[in-house]
Amino acid sequence: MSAPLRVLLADDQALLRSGLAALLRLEKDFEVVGEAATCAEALDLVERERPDVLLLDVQMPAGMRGGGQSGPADGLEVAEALRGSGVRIIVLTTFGRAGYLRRTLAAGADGFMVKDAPVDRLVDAIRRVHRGLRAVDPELAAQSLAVGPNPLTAKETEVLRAAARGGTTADIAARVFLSEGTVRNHLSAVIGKLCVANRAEAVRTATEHGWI
Amino acid sequence: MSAPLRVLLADDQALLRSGLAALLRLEKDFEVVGEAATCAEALDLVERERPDVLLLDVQMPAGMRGGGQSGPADGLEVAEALRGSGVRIIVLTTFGRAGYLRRTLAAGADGFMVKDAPVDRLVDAIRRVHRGLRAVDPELAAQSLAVGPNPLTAKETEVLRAAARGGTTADIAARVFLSEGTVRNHLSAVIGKLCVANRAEAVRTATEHGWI
DNA sequence: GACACAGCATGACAGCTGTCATGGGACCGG
DNA sequence: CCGGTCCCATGACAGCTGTCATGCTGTGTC
Repeated sequence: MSAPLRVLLADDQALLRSGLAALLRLEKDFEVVGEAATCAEALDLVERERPDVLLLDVQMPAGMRGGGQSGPADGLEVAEALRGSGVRIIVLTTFGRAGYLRRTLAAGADGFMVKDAPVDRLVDAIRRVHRGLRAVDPELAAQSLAVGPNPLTAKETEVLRAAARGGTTADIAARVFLSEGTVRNHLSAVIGKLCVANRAEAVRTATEHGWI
Repeated sequence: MSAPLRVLLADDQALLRSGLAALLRLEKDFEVVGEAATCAEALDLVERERPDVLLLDVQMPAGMRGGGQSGPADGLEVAEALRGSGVRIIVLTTFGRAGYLRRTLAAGADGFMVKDAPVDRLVDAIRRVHRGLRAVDPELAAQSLAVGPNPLTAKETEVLRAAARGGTTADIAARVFLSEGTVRNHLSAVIGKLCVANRAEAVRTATEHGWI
């Protein structure tokens, strides 16, 4: 008999977390070694428990660690921080946003699943990832290829992200240390690339694609 | 020995749905009589199974029913459609938006829970609701009172909702059959009431409060 | 009826936003 | 080195947006 496959859950929705734990315990070779509700908690528990596989939600509050230093603010940053630690990571998300997939794989995760996938597929993914394979939701992979990569330049992305926080052009310019004219120009480029009518729609479209 | 408490689950996230089902089956007096992934499916299953309690997600795709007529498009509309049917309803939601609570109770639901509440509290809520009591997440209830009711008039809400779909003022005016000037005026009133700088922020704020 | 009041509709005006033309700097292949 | 290309920065201009003053309608009160 082989050693159990040790799984750690990290998701801020308590209901999903405990539900998933109950489901995974039904698999005889799985052992759920912990549940984390925040990014900081996830890192702590990984350190302490050294799980084989970490199931990680993208949208998750940062939480606080002992040191007081500012830790990761979402699941992708947690994955980034754990790169090279040997822990296999599957990123879970509510939204099948194509851009997330790209960023997730770039962050060093091994799997990517949406929350409306059936449980069997998640269980499969956990086993695959544990064997050193990758596990990507096929539907999402196709969508990701269809949408293509982020068409925005670094500066455009930065300005758009600042614009997403709201406020007038002057506010945005102050945040990114640019002149108002330059901010408007970058936003104009974004609006053109995204084929939308104004900055508000640009923010929405980019968010939907996971580009900001 | 009393009859089991028959529960129906409606949520588009398969993982949460089956996880929750597994958890509720652990309660000996509960029986999970079905799972629905869309609004239409939820109505069908309620008709067929006549559950005691329906757990209903707010964000849920409409789905298609036999008749072809356009059915409810979100959980709140499902609750509305089931008003007076005798089925007790608990609305579940990811976001603790105060406005949702108000609309939920107005739609005739008996309980309101956020998805990051612990399972015990949900189980409690199901039992309470089955006994004919109400079950509202206390934290959210407090927040709801603090935020207050929707300050927008009917027309303002309608225009803002049209504005949320994006596009220029002319587009919005065409959607709500008003002149551009009138649209701008309503939006100006909304912007004033919500203490924000422009229509984009107004849309965001109103959405966060569940007012549109 | 007279009145106050709230919501709705409209157009004029000032200011903010998106577009464009222009120019500077970094990088690459020839 | 040079031309080509890409990204970044800037200011002028036209058009869209938010504000305001004004008037209309329906409702409830006296």
